[in-house]
Amino acid sequence: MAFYVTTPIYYVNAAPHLGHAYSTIGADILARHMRQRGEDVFFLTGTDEHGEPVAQAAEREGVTPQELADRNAARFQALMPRINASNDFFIRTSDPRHEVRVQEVMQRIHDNGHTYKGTYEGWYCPRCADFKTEQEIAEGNICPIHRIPLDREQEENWFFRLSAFQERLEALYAQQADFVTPRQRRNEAAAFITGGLNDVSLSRSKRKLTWGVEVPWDDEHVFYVWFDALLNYYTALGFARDGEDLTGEFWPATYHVMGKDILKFHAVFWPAMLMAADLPLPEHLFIHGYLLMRDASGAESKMSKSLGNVLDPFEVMDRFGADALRYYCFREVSFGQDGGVSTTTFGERYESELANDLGNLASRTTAMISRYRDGVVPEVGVDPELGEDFAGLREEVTGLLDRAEITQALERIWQRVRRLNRYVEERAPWQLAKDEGRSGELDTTLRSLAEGLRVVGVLLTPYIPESAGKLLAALGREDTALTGAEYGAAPGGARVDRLAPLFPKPQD
RNA sequence: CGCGGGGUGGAGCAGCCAGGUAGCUCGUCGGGCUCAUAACCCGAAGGUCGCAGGUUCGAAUCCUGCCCCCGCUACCA
Repeated sequence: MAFYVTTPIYYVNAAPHLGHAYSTIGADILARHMRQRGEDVFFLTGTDEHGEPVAQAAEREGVTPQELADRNAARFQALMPRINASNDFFIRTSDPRHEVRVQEVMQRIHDNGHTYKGTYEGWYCPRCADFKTEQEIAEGNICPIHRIPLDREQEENWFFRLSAFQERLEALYAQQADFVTPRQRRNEAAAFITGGLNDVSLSRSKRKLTWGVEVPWDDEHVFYVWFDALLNYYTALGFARDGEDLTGEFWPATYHVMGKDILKFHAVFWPAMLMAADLPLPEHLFIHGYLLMRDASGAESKMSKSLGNVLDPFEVMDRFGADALRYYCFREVSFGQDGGVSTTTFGERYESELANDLGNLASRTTAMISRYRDGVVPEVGVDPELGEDFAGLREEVTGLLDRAEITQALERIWQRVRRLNRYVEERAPWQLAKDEGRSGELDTTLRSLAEGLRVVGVLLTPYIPESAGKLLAALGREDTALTGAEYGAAPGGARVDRLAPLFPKPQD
């Protein structure tokens, strides 16, 4: 089956930060998991490069918008290998191939009669050369940046008949309960639609903005950046692989993953646009929350570097590796909800869970197999008692990840990590090793430990690919196919290597 | 104003949709073990589940009202 997952495309006007990494890693975990299941996966990420802010920033710096976009897009491209994202393509909306396809789709929307020329009216700041939204306007109708009075201005724009899709959108939400998850976000979107939809402007006059995709039926206008941006999910499939069009294979998308700040555009505008263009709708949108920084008192706030407790993803990765960041983000905060993150809780989870629970389990297991059985997993049957606690695990994880419940699935896996540590205590292999007569019990114990650890390693592969790979290699079973995530699925007899600490503790 | 989400032992959360001895992780205290990255395991203390009513044999779970927190209420991406 085809599985197509996307991240939002990141706006090149800002530097990559934790939020970008978070969305991307979330989508990456789903992509890697589906590959393990043998699905045909396509994972897309990229950058959104058009629009006013980029044009202005470029002007300030005395470069062309394209130059600025090139420079900043490179930073996002560099982020991907850094966090171990396995994206199949990186789209940039300034790519001419994207622009051509945007024009094709938008032309179809135009031809289908869903556009019209209208007048956009709003508060305009002459210094910003931009309209201000209701929320942006400071008290007394002044520009929040320049502190000067705003002008009421009008502009001729092309409009999209969003209002015409109200009923079809309502039907979509009524019929497809899992179009948007989690439920709160679905309700939010549905309520917005029920509240009545206004048409939206889809173009900007070139007199004010030229950095965009030209409207094919009116060369005085470029598309409002959101219309251009949303279409990336569709257009990318047309040129991601040279000489091949993947649209038929992968459209519609299975999952669009994004933060709650862009819910409305994806949950309302986007399906309406696709309807207007007679294109199939994505199956699911998964909306995640914010990672909030906590100060020393535990109060949550948005990033504030002066508090000195900001979790810098790059610093974390430099010191602890990408896996540690990947694990922490999805362990600490339930995917789909807001939650606090801090260097303090990162350190606690790294040490107690990654180093002590999992890393140490791997160390003691491989060490005992080396010491007591010369590094070979005994070729005996696995302990059925431990099997009971692993029964149904793979199905459980699979079911949860089908719904993008990444944190919950991780919790299920971690329960077994703990179970394995308990198992070691229960069997006390070091005692068994002292008694020749209990050699069979020791065989079963070591074999079962290795097998349980292997299953955990396979299941953790999407989360911590590097460490899970090292673990499985040390266990002599590198196959990561999900069919193998079944306790007892692999035979004994594997050659086991001693393992350097998977998650070494910092010495300082 | 309207809509939506939330208020559970010191901290962070699960349970609530399909009512029936309040669960997990961290922290604290006590104990065990020595294979292991001074890691691991066991036990204990600690909550009348925001407040007040109601339904029920029985409510954290359903209903009503109230209090507090957060999000959304449209064209910055």
